[in-house]
Amino acid sequence: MDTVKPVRDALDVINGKWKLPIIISVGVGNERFSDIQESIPGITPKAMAKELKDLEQHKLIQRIVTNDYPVKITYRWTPYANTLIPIINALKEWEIKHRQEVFKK
Amino acid sequence: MDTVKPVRDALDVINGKWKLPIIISVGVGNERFSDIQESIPGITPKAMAKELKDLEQHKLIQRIVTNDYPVKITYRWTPYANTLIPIINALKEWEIKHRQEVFKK
DNA sequence: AAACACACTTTCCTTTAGGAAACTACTATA
DNA sequence: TATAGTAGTTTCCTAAAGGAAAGTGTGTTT
Repeated sequence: MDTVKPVRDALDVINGKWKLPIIISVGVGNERFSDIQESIPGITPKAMAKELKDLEQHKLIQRIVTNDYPVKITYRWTPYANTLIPIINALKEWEIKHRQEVFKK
Repeated sequence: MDTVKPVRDALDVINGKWKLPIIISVGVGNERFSDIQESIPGITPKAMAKELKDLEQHKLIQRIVTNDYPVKITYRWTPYANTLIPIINALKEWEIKHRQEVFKK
């Protein structure tokens, strides 16, 4: 079985410093632009806006405009984003092990 | 529990177009520079050399010099690289699902 | 009217990634 | 001696990523 190709293709969608952090942040309940931004240390509004558009195109998050006064904009997970959970968990658990590995030395 | 931070840290090590493809290629038995390169369509020797050094520093692969004539250089997985298997599988399976998702439309 | 909140956008700039092509150092083989 | 293979390196270039800082448009509050 070829593993290289599907993994490379998956990376095309997921790769980047901010995509998964944003998905996670939205996943844990942050809905508004400023809340998401505050939950991710170091991200700039420019990066936020760009990545949010990207993720919307990939159908991983949804941008919802509510026409109240004032207009509310919220970001939500799509059901499709749920499929990323195994990847997120794998990365998270790996990093925790990785940190232990570094402390050993 | 904070998920954003460990995932971002994990991405620092794993992120990039070529790192996981190289790890996978070495994992399935490619040992020599030219074999690894041939197994990954599109990679240039320059990218190879850079990423191999990077991965070596992160202790995910090992560069072994055998002083025969001619000198042989082989790349191997470290035991530590085994810890990446869940991530690789998660990405691989996700991409297969993702492809089905795209075909639906 | 002034100030603030929100969700961005714009400008300017530096860094990093990435690729094409040629080249190098060494050894082996014909 | 000429050619080929291995494992890279070097040069030159373009494109994409990323950040800092300021600005925009809308509406709300005081």
